Amino acid sequence: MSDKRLQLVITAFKLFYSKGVHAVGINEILSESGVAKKTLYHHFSGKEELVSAVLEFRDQRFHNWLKSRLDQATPGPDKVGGLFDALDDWFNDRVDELLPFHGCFFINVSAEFSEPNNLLHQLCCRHKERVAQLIRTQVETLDLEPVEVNAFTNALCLLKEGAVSLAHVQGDRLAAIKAKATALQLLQGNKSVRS
Amino acid sequence: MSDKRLQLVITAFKLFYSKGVHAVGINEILSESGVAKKTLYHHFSGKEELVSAVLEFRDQRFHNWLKSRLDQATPGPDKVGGLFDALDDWFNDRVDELLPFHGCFFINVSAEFSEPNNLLHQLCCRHKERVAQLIRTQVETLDLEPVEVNAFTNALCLLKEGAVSLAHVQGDRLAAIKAKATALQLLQGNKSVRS
DNA sequence: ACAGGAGTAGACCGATCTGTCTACTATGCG
DNA sequence: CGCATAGTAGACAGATCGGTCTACTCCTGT
Repeated sequence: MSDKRLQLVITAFKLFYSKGVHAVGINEILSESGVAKKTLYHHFSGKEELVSAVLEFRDQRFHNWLKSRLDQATPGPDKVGGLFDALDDWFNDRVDELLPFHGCFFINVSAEFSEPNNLLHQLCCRHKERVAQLIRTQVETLDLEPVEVNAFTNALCLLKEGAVSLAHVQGDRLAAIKAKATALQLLQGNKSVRS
Repeated sequence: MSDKRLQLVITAFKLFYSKGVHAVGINEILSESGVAKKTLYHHFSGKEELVSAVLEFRDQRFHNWLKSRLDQATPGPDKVGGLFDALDDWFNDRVDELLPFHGCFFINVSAEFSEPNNLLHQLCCRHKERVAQLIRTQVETLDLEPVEVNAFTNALCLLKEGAVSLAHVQGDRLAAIKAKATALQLLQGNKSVRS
């Protein structure tokens, strides 16, 4: 990846994430990044392709961050707690590499490009699927019954997305903690059923 | 409320909801609604005030719909099931008055006006609080212990928002059903602890 | 009768948008 | 050397944006 290209993507993400895609013009990205307009259109065919590159950039950054956080947790229920502890750090701006919290970038972009067959919307969908897969692999270390693996993964994804929404729309800085409590309660219930 | 004013609000909502606020211009709303520009600026000081009125409109419509659906359910666990059955109908376009599903309008607007001190963002926040209060009153009919009322209300709100996100971003038409199963499982766990 | 409020149609304004283009520079490679 | 590549600065084009304004019509209440 070219130096200028990366610079554009990073600057564009920062602006898109805090103001929204439609609210940020090409010229603002250019002046903020100090890159010439011709260079932008050399690397990208247009704004949509830039947004697409920004989505891929954030997808990688976020995925890598979450994966490393989950890898740190010891296998077992701590994986579940670790997921929501990570979210808690994110919501409360304790993760520099994710930038100050403004909700989930992919939910935000989906809101602006709402049609399901829109390319950008589909990229957002794929990100969510990748993260869900990451969570699924954690749940699989929990020695639940196969049917419960599916159900509990679904529950964790629901609670995670719910927490993101609460934290962003309502500014509920405790959203991740609440979700954690609920998730652990569910896990407890799952175990007691089995024993 | 004047006839033309209502017409503007309804048309604006339809367009904002399916395309996003920034993506829809004043002129599109005017030509779609067949109202003159001067009339719009007679009723509203500007676009922001129109958006604000649209938010209030949707808040009332949504709140009334959900309340009537919850009132229909028989008191007890059926209230919880009824909540997610209502969401399921919404997600799958079986509720005409809510228009075809494009996620939660308030989450979408929050994404476009991301700063917490933005007026429109705050209106979205208030809507969520109103709905949360509605859910809380249902939970209070469940004869749980006081501490559990809070926790279970939080859990239901998290699952509800999570289901909305899954349904919109990932197009998961079963999101409400999954959330319902999780909620009932939680409720079951709560009861078994108490008995 | 008539004043004023609500409405229409649409020209117009300045700003801003995405995207193109010209002219020029620096660098690295065969 | 010669030439393509990546870059800068910025004028420019055409469209669209939110918002103002003029000129006119219709209706209603005093």
